[in-house]
Amino acid sequence: MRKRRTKDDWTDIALRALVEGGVAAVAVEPLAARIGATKGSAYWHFPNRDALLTATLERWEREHTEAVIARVQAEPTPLGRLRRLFAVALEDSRDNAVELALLAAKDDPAVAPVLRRVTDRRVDYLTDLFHDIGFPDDAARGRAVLAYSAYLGQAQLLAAAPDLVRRRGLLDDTLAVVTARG
Amino acid sequence: MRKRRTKDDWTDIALRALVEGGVAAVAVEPLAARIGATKGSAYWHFPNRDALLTATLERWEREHTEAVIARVQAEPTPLGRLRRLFAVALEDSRDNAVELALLAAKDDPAVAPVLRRVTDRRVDYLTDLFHDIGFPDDAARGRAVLAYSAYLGQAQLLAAAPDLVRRRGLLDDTLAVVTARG
DNA sequence: ACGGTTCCATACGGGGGCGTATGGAAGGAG
DNA sequence: CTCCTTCCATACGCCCCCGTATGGAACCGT
Repeated sequence: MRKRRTKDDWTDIALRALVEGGVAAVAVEPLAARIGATKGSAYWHFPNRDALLTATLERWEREHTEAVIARVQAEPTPLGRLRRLFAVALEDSRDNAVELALLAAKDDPAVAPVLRRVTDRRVDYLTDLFHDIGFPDDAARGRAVLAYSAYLGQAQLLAAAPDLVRRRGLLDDTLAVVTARG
Repeated sequence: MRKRRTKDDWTDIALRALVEGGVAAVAVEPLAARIGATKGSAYWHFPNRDALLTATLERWEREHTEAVIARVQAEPTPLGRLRRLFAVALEDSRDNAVELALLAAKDDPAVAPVLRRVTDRRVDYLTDLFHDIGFPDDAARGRAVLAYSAYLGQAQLLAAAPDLVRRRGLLDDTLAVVTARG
């Protein structure tokens, strides 16, 4: 077994802990126990717990946010992209958990900027999508916020009361409603 | 100044702390300091920290969930009630904060049952509303979940990125979209 | 006013997470 | 092989929160 760990080894388990237990679970000592090491390693790679958390969040942001958008861009039509976006976003419960963890810790100074960037990026992308679908600039942004709200809310419900949101046709319903002309 | 405190005094500040700092902020010692007492008082009124938290949540559930619904029922038309519900729900940032705190701590055994009951109650009420508006039973429930998702999402955004959701006409937009016939 | 009950302050031990210091092991360069 | 750098284990002190024990103050009935 390898003895030495890298920064990435640490952000790896930190991310896993984040998914499972939220921001509070990104704690040096429990993580060290889990990775089969001691704090000594962590505090060599990172100056403190906050730096570890920040590195973890930034890595997630770098690797996942754009990945989803890239995957969605494969779809030929804007409406298809929107549909795929919702499907992909709500299916990947791992990614979802990070999102909810960030929302839950939005006041943490390490979390706020990441959350802000990710939110802006996603709403912007949705705005483009609605624009391409045919909504004028202003309405497109409104729909984007609405759609993103619906996504966030469904993600929450999915975690808190799964039976409510696991209904046949909810995805199609949501899409139909969100893209309906005024 | 009064020296002796009641159970309600404790759940009062516990609720205030919950609003400001989430479930984790409902901690005996900080609360005691804040109320100008010591742990001794808390541990006389409650067997442990969990009991205090539970009492706080149940009190909030008792006093606020139904209050909102009662207030909304004053509106004459179902559509008016729906509109008022959204307006009231999103304006009361205090109540909103509790909601988000519960969502953020949904895995806490003291929180889960309350969250579940509140969610069910609200979705049920929304279902009735959509039914009264004219949607058949099945569609009404779908719209209720959708509307509640939109509310949750907007509450999140309101806390995380207020400028995005503070747009003129978003409320009307949301209502129009959510009540649109398929 | 006095005796019992209700309430609470103080003091203590425990656990868990943070951060520091220090000695030493593992790996690479020569 | 040797030396130097990189990495990490151990041990320590600190803070914060939980929960318990105990003596005593405040309140109430009579």
